[in-house]
Amino acid sequence: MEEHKQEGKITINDVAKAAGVSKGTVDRVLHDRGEVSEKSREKVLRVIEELGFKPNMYASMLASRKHHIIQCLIPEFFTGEFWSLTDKGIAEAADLVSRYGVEVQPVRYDQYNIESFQKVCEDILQNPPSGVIIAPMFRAETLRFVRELSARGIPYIYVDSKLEDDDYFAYFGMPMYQSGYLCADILTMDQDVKKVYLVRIARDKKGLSDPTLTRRTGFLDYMSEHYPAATVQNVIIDPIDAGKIDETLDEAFADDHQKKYIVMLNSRVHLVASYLKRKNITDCRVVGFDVLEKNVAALRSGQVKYLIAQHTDKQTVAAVNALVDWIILGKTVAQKDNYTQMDILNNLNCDYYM
Amino acid sequence: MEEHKQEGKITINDVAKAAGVSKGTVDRVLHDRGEVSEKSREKVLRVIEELGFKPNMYASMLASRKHHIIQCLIPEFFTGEFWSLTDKGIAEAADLVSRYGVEVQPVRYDQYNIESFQKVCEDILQNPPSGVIIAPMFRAETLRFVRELSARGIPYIYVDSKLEDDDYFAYFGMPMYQSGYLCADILTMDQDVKKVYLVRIARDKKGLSDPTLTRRTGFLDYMSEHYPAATVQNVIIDPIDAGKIDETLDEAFADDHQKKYIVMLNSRVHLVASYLKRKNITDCRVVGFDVLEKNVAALRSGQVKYLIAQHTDKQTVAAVNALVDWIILGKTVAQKDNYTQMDILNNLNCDYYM
DNA sequence: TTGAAAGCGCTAACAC
DNA sequence: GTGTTAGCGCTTTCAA
Repeated sequence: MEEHKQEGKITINDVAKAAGVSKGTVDRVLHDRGEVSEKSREKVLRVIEELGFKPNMYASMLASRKHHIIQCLIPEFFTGEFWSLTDKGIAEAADLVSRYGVEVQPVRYDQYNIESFQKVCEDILQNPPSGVIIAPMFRAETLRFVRELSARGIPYIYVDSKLEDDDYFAYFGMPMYQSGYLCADILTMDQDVKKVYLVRIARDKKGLSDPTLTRRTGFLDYMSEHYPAATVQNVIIDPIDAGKIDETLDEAFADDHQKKYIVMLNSRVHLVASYLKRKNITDCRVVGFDVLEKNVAALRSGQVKYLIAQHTDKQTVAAVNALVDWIILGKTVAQKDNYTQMDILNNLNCDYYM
Repeated sequence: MEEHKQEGKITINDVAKAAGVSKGTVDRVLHDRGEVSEKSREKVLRVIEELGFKPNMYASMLASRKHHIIQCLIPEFFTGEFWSLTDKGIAEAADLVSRYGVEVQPVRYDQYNIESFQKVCEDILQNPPSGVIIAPMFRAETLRFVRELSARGIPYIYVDSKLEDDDYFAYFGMPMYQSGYLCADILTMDQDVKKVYLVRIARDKKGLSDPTLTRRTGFLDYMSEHYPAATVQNVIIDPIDAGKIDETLDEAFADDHQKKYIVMLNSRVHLVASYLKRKNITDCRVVGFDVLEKNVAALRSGQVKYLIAQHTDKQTVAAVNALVDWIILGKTVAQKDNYTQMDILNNLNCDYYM
């Protein structure tokens, strides 16, 4: 392995000399630390421009010997659930940016308990990190929290879904409406569809925002545009009780002896899959979301035909990188809203996504 | 934005003190530079282990002030062609790793001229970089070249396709056979397919490996497994001459008044698309590969139904990162063969891939 | 408001 | 073989 000496790089000394000041002064203008006369400031800035001076990040990091912490607020989860992918992304990002002396910490809260969320927010504000990544679940509380972050100049990034404030540094997530629209297209696939089962989860917790609402709108819009005659039947199941699920679905499908088109717009399509497996029902086309292990297993074994996936882990990595670029290098993100791709997975290509 | 002082990090000085040697010696064992007694060596190694010493990469890079060059050998191309995506990946990677003082250089050759390839290989060996990324087009020549790299201890990574040597540091590319298999599945999509048109490009250059051969095998295997009664008709077109293409395809489709299933296994499906557009033929299902701008345009305007894409740019970035991890941090790649995902694009999700 | 100077942790040349 | 030392380019006192 060959090495090459770095040739004639412009240093802070060159700038200082050319501007007729000391490097202390150059450093001050570099970091906007004030205590510099407007005259010196302008001169230094001009020289920097002229010489094309780029600070050496290694030297800078070495001398300042500070490190940064980025905290990621996500819901607690069990292994294999939706959020475990985000968690994987956090770990990956942590590893990637450790070389910059940046630490990435997951901070978990109970998504069904608002107090637990308030608690972690307080903790974070107590000892504030250099940046925050947040998957918003509680609207009002989150807004209150990010307002506080803004006030302190701490950049924050939304992932998964975003709220209607304007101060966020960036957003990384799926285009929700379009994902529902796409889902309907994949489900119907030019076929002669008369009826679609839209399986949903009972949600009675209030204060929770329903991230799939927009997606559902997209789905229904597609259906009414392309299959105005088809009926969409909502089926509400209770994720806790498998016996109950069987009952509910049995009932829903009771009089239907045609090929069934079934869709779930959250990550739990594996619930339907396991019902179909138990009942040995094969004449149907099932589409769902997200690459949970159970979902992919259902893809492999045929109960689910397609999954639409958003690769939460990559989103998280991208979010962390954006934050690091900003914190360390001062680079702003190319675009604020980063709608990530929607991957279409079936049993033939899913292996290569794992 | 808050900053945190780095607390009690173990430095090379601590190690030196604990081992009862000077930091010069520690540095020597750290870099296997010899000139150290076996006794000191062992002691230092043990102390490093015990204290959990991790060299500070910033200090190291600053002091050694060397920078690394990674060269990427890819074919020349016109804007919008397949290789331009790889080129984009190179630029992206270059930007990403510039913070480590690593430079990424594209090196282009004429893929239809073996001498031009030999020339750049020689040039590279003349002034060897720290690592090489190579998209192999000429089998024998490439093998000769990488053997030389191996001999000099320069790591190289294959992208796009790989050859049958064993010394490569890693491979990043699509699983070719599976991509053909998947393609057939997407093309037929449970429908009642009697006949498929496999459009191919005339290739008379010898010495060139045909990267789509394996893909074609996968495609044909799927067809004979799932549609044994269907016929696959090869249609060879000449990419240079649009008039000739029209003629050839007119002839091929002359007596066929059914819905047509058409596939191309390389990146040129836009050629078929523009024919269909010119002739205003709509009753067909067309599937192709790779997200060239022209292909995506055809997706949007409906001539092409699906594209299977491999995101060459991401592969390149991953390859460069793997090389940097090895060169700078000594981290080996997690797995040697990295089969990247096969994205399924249609007109509804393609925007989010651009 | 500014300059001088002492590091940051590591590398590499040089002297012993 | 080994220790010593002068940097690498930047940050951050501290004194002026």
